[in-house]
Amino acid sequence: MESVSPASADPGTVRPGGRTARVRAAVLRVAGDILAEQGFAHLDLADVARRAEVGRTTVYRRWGTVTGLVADLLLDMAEQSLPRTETGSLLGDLKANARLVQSTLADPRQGPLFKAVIAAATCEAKTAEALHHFYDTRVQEWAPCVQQAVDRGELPVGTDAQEVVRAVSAPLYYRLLTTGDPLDVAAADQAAEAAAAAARAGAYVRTAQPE
Amino acid sequence: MESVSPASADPGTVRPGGRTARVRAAVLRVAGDILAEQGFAHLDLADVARRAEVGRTTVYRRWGTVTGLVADLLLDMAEQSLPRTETGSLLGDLKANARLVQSTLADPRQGPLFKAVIAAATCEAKTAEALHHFYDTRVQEWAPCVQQAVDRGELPVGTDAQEVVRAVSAPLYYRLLTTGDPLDVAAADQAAEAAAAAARAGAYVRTAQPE
DNA sequence: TCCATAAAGGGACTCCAGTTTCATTAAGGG
DNA sequence: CCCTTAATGAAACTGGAGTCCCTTTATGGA
Repeated sequence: MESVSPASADPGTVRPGGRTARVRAAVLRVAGDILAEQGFAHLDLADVARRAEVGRTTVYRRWGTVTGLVADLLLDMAEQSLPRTETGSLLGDLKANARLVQSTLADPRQGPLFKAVIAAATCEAKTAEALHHFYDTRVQEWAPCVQQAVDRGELPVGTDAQEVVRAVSAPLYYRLLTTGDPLDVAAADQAAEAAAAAARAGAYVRTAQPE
Repeated sequence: MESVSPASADPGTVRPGGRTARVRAAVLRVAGDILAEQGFAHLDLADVARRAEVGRTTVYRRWGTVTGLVADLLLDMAEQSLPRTETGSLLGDLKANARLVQSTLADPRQGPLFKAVIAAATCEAKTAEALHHFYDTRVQEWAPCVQQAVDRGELPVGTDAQEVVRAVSAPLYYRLLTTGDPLDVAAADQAAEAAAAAARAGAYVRTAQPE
């Protein structure tokens, strides 16, 4: 029996202040830099430790694997989610959302970073869970816009608000990942208009579930 | 001066028959297996060579890097693209397309494989180009369905046929990558209906370009 | 059928990511 | 302010990915 403490939790959780927090911040910043500059395939923990000026041992102990590090980075990103804006109309709100997504994905640092975290999430369940949480947060932030449109009578009763919000982002991410075309404001507006039109036509009305 | 031959092309191009073809087939099959089973992060050339029962040297010489191997795999996948079906109506055609995409992405082997090649494409320009070519091929195969709908008067003149086809796939890929939700037939039908509704509303009419 | 050589393959070598062990530092409760 | 110990960090070690050099195989034209 080595200790009385009951299977002490992950390192960094008992004394999270001071140095521990500084190490985490430095490591996550460097990890984001490497992902944005060189992509997921070029991220390795030894390199992160070097560039962050932190002990290799620390990085391996606290994050263990590349995908584990990205999962923690995603938790950090989810905490910095911006509040939505409101314009008073469905199309205005959806366009505001679309332009926010578009400007993020078109940004020289953020765009490659998002590509990289999506790539990492395809490689491990825990990282995928962190990515899902990140997008759940974003979708739930914007869903009330759509619900308000339903309440105003702009959209059919029973419209799935979250699905409409996802419908705005989907074509922008699809373009980011599968084509080389630039993501411009026109693409954002088109995505918002298409989602609004489809929602008005009732395409996102929840289908009745058998109990 | 070592040889008269002018900077002989990539290995495998002068004698592509027989053994060379068998090696390529074995390597690509194993690469697909590993990507589907373990994801992009676990693909390494030495392991591929072992499982394909092929010399390590050969794999490194012909493909060089993991992303290079995936790029070749994508070329191979693009050659096996299926012809579209035609049902006579826009919604029928789009649903047929959506269900084909959905069943592919929901397949226990194909789904993870597509995730993995998308991940690989985020890591290198050449691989990204191969992925873009793959999706260009698919989109061009299905675009005529939409053009026929324009010709029949179902959709506004000037509708961007390729953009409509992409609008069908986009929500399915977005769900595959950013949520844990299952990709069922209902999701496919919803994607097709939403794209059709948005197209009817004129959301995909090409905007006039200043000359 | 035979031959020139394109392409595959075997084996030794290097280098570095990832692990382990133990010493050092500083967080945070008293 | 001090002391316990959580957490970091330095150094030695290991295994295997990736490279190099040279031999063997078999393609495809003559």
